[in-house]
Amino acid sequence: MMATLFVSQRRGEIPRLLSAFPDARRITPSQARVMAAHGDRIWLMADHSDWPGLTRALAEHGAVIVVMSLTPSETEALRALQAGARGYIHALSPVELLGQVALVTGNQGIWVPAELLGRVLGAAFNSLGGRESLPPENLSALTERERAVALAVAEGRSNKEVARRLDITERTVKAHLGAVFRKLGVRDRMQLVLRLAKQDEHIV
Amino acid sequence: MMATLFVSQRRGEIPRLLSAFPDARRITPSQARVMAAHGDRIWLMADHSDWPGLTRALAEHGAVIVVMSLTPSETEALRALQAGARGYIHALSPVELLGQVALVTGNQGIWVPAELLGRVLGAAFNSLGGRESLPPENLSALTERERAVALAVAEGRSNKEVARRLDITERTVKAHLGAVFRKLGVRDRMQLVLRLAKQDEHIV
DNA sequence: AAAAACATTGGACCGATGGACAGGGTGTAA
DNA sequence: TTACACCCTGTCCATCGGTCCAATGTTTTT
Repeated sequence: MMATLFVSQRRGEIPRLLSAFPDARRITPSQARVMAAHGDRIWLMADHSDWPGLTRALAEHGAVIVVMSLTPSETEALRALQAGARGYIHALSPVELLGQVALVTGNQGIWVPAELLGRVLGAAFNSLGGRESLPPENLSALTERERAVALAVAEGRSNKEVARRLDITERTVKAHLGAVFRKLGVRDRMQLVLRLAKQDEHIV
Repeated sequence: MMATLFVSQRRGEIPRLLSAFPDARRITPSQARVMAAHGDRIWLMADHSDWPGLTRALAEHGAVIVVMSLTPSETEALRALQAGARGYIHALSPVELLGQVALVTGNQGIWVPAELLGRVLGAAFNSLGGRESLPPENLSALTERERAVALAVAEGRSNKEVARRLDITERTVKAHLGAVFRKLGVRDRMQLVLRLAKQDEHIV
């Protein structure tokens, strides 16, 4: 598992990917829809009409997706990221850059070309008007893992999602979560969220 | 060179950083301004007024900056990134996550908590002319019963409890709740709670 | 060295949850 | 009257959540 796949309709550009990732395979968009697996590293060419839809579908399966375009733009970058892609780069980027992008995106990071990033952030900034959120708190009684699980759950993540994020089984998430409930004296995740949200207001 | 520095006014939370980066040192914001070096990995607590200015100054010196906050928000995240930070995280994040963030940001990657990323991208997308996306709803779109159910659920009540309170069957609660999910564009009660908790001016 | 705490996973159980599919009853607007 | 929105209920079913029964290996404390 954790295959490296290159999704493209046309046949070109494989040698570049292969030199960076020797065990990569090329597949078509339609093939990708059925063989997407959790943890796969997918390099998806934005060369067909429904690449955002495909990106979204694959992202929901837990694949790490980098969209490649021959004509990068900030709107296309946003479309890619919003569809769940973790990276967006020029299709003809040098091999060493591809490796760096793989490293970044493979570790929950976002990769966007620096020149696009500025514009994207500027656009985002103009259309946001401020609000608070998340919990600090009495998490000091918890262990490292328990705290990690508690914070993720407090963000609304499901057990499955938390398991993916921490790279452990769902069973282990349940174990930690049970300990969290016991230590904080709450019954379920719902009460946990409310507890953390409440304590949030007093501290700031 | 390439020192790992922890910038904070207060003295706390160093052990966490140290366990992730044994050779890290803690310095004050004023100290940071003079000893910033190109390539330094700086973890900057957003616990003093001018952290954006400091971030900007250090970024211009070529430092890799991750802003840490006890109360993360999308606006603060944007402020951090616009100031030149490459990462923005919860200050109480688990050690392994810190390592991941260091890896990502040290390789030209961007690191933002996934839940903030979604909102940031949504905002950016709208302001760039991309049509449609996330519902900015409040509870006014709901019917009387739907709103009653939504508010009860937002207090942490189970479907059974809500049913008792409103004197209807649990099945009906589910029906209303399903309508609430659909209208507000959330997938489950957990997301509903978080949504209402963030903008609870409408509640009462 | 022994004891305790921690992280991880397995299996099993069962209630809670949410969607799909299908209705009835009421009122009001076209 | 017809249409429509709202409110209420039912069954079925797949999944999620939380707890109970474990077990193994590591780290820390005593």
